Amino acid sequence: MTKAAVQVSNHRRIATVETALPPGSTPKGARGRILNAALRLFADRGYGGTSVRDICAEAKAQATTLYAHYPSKEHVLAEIIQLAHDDHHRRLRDALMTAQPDPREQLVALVRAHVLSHCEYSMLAVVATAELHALSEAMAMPILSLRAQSERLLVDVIERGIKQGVFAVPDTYLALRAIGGMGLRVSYWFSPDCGRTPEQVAEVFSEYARRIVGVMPKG
Amino acid sequence: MTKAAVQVSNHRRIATVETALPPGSTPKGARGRILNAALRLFADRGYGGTSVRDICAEAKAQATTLYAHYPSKEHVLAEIIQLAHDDHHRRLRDALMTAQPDPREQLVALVRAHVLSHCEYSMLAVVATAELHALSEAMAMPILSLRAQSERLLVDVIERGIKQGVFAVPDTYLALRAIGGMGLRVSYWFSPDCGRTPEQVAEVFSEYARRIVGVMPKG
DNA sequence: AAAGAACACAAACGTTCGTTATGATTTTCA
DNA sequence: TGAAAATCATAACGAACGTTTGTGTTCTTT
Repeated sequence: MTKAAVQVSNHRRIATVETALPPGSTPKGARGRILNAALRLFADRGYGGTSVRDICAEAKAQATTLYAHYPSKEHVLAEIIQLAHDDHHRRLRDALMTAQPDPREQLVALVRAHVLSHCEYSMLAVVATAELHALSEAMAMPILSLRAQSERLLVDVIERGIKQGVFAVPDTYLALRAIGGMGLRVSYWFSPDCGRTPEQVAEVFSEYARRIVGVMPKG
Repeated sequence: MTKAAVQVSNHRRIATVETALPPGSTPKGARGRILNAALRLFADRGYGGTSVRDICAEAKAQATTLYAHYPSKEHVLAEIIQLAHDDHHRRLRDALMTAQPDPREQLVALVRAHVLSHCEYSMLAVVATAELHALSEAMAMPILSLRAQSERLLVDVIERGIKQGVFAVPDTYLALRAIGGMGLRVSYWFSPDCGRTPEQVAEVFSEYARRIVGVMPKG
């Protein structure tokens, strides 16, 4: 029998409340507290549903302190999303570079890194995907180009797998969307209480990704 | 070779701008115009980023006309999300009832209906999934229970497939999340200009779902 | 001890928010 | 035709919004 599914039925956008910014990426002092507070509130209520006063109250700072570190509320969101995409892209590249040159191994490495990132920093992932539209086009542009690079990594692996005859995919673009999409959604439902560790989710999802591209199950 | 991927690189939350409410579900008169306008704006800017005046301007109605039909802005969102879930759930049930009793056929039918719904009414789907958290817990409750029923439909099919030995899934809950998640994301990237018809996307994604649960490719 | 950065605190700016009130005008339908 | 419902038009309410200014206070580093 499979494991029981523990799913709390609340209407929160995100299941977990634990992790926030990656430790190395947190500025110290009030700026770091503001960044973390904004991340928590943006993840929970969305950018439009969070006021500057809310952020500073959560950060135990004065309402005007935010403007000592950021020119505007939008710049806070921009820094969070940029940071999220930087970290995500770095993990994908690291995974790809330490993997065996076999496309099957590279696919597993990419999906593992993708899923782990969305488990461990789910708030970051939710804000990065769900609140990007709140950014002006000028501020969203560099982030979109980085996102396109990340997608390119997966597309390249799929296309090489097809060329080598180890993958059988009816539509490369739709495989990208399917694999990417099921990983993106992880950040919404995953929590430490869901009965699975991030590693277990990554393991199972990378197996699902192998199946999507037509690689036969290992066992 | 696979088809070229046509992906416009803008920072809009949703790719399409065409379809709005299902024709049968649109009230007539100003109420219907307001509901459609709210749907469009909520999909594009989010609930918190849309004002009542924006909605009524888009609906070519007076700013106060909204309150002749709804007690509050939140009730407009609630009606949209309720309507979205009702329509989605009905399509899932219809698909399940007209499918062969084989779990493999039922899985394909469910995923097809799921994907088609998210292609044809992508605005509705985006608002229903991305803006539910803006609803108070009391108003979100009935919607959450309906959503749980919809998920139950897929879980039951997967479990029956496992019991009959036609599916091989390492984790039922994670299969639900993977299949459901890749379908949910369709509403964000699909557009009539993406080079694929909704039927083609549904066809390919139902094949991917078959593969996830361990059914061998048809060909 | 001096200097400069970081932060707290308070007051206020102009704007927009969701919402209500009142009254005239149009449309719908029996 | 007449009554009832829907819509328009205008004004306004208090509250909250993002943001600015200015003045103190605390901390870090030299």
